[in-house]
Amino acid sequence: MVASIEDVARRAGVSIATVSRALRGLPDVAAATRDRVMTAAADLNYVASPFAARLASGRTTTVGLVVPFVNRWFFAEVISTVESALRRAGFDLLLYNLGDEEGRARFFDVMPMRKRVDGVLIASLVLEDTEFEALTELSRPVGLLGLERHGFLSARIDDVAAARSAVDHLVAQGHRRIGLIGGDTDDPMAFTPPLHRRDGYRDALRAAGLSADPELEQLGYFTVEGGQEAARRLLGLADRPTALFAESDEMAYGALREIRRAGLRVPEDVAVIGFDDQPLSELMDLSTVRQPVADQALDVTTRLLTLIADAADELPRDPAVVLPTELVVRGSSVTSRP
Amino acid sequence: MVASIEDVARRAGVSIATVSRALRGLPDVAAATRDRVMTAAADLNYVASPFAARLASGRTTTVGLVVPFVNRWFFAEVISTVESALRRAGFDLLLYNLGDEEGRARFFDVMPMRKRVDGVLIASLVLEDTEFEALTELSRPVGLLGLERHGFLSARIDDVAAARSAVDHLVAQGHRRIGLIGGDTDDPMAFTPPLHRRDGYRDALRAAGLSADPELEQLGYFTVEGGQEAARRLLGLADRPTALFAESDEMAYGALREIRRAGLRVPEDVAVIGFDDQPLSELMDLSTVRQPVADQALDVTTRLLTLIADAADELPRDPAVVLPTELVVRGSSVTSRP
DNA sequence: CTGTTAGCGCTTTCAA
DNA sequence: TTGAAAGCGCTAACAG
Repeated sequence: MVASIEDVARRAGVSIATVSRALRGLPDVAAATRDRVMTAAADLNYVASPFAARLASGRTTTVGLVVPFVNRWFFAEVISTVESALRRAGFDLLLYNLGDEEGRARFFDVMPMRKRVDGVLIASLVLEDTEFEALTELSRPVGLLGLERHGFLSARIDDVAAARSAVDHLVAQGHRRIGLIGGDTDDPMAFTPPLHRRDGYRDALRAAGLSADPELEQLGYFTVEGGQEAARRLLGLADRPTALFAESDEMAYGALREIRRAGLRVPEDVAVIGFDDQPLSELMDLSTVRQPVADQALDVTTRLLTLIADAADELPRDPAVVLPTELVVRGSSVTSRP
Repeated sequence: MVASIEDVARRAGVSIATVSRALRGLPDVAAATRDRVMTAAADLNYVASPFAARLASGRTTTVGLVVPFVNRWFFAEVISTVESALRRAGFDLLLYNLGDEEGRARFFDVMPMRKRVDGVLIASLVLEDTEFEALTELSRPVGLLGLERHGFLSARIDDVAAARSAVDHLVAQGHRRIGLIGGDTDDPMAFTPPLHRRDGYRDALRAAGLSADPELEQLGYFTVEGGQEAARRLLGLADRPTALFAESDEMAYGALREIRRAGLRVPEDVAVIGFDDQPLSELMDLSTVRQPVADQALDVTTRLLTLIADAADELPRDPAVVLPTELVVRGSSVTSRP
């Protein structure tokens, strides 16, 4: 019923080897022959069986994308970008969502990507050494998104510097007591931002001659609700902070909500700055640090595909790319905009 | 380097056929033999090549999931749920994101799923007849999510009734002038909700003896920003509505924002109700209609897998499942809660 | 219960 | 520039 390469060969009056060559655009096929093959294939509505091709060639034309969540803005953006880049290159996307701690353990234990991908993309996961090893054992190029490691392709932002720029900005507005709403750095599902953004926060305080205060660092778990609860705790402190830095816009939304609920004004009573610059943030007039998510995803995907295409077993000279972030100052952190 | 079925056979002292049977859990394998095979496979860290298996068996153990967007709550939830259900069943997920009109056209033209999936899941797309045909030509079971069509497996909610329940609720609160913030029913990337939810809105008005007013129906494009702009237009009407029904929570968020911006109170001056019950909505104290997204996704995925497993070429007797929705009344639509 | 063998539908030498 | 033929690593009869 569905045409196979033999049907095409018969119809075009050539061998199956020639059909294969012609359809894949290989050189050394006479133009006239190629035309006949193309026509025959079109007539029969033929597409090659990917599995037969993969078995014969050893190439899978498939990339595995591993994410810890799909339901967060950053990761949804990554999935969307990677999917379209792969599709454009004729690659399939195999999506692996870790979900929870158990799912993560199972994933690295079973390694369901074995024998089915030409390359792997890992989005913003803090990986342990054993997990890096498991990845390495795949003997396939691996691209890291949002983190960096020697010996791997990667695209990321400088989370430390970006966070620091946010807090520097608050300091420049005269704030001396600045709260942090962050992620759990001990979370087994840990992804990379919480560690680095907290470091950037602490760096900025130190540089401003401000002492760190554990009370000022509250967990918001990267959710709106968590951000709101963290803000509630911060606003309840005896010596209330006058500014809050949230490690994600979503947590900042929760903070904005809580501040309003408490009858306080933004930014007069409490200034707020987030991280990401999701589309919603402009609407919320939220100051934030913009990170180029699609750019990072596209960058590492493109380089991974190049590596795969070249069948290179060596990394390029500059495997680690760091993309710039941008401080976006809006009404939540300054009264009169510059 | 990586073990093949022959290596396992040799190590276990059996034929490759026996290895194949033992590892797949087929009957008629002696327990002792099975054990030896399992041990040998484990020792060699063997996994079968999926491509060889697929080529030989004709089964792909892969399901294609087609979504119009990944970056919206509903679809992210769907992807996440489907992915884990498939993984659990040992299936791979091939994700297809249509993205835009061009991507959609290309998709149905090229049909990149051909020869690579055992079944297809379509999420909330309004499909044209030609597109249904293209799907049918795959000769694979198709599950619809969020819509229904004769001859297809489906899981959905009753969007008309659900929307109507929301508007009925507003009517019951005494509202007589109720605005609609909806999606574009003429959008070529149309997904199903806009049509049905608008119908439910109109039904409710009619049932209440209220006349439809085109001015009261504004497009919010299913985004927060679009919702805000639609609300701005509605609040600017000479005869301002006292209540708004948004076809999604996200548009409702935009409306809430605009109402506040206009210095009006919710719900005293303008009541608001959304649709979906995203997690954020509870935090926003937004009344809404809860729809069970994960349940719908799980339901249709499970039934699709059954259909695939049974190699059934007939649909079950009740292919179309409709899941219940629930009116969730919060502070945005009533002053004192019941 | 187990082994033998013929494919599955391609890609890739190797010859011509 | 083209064709013949040998696999790729499995599954699925079929025999025993």
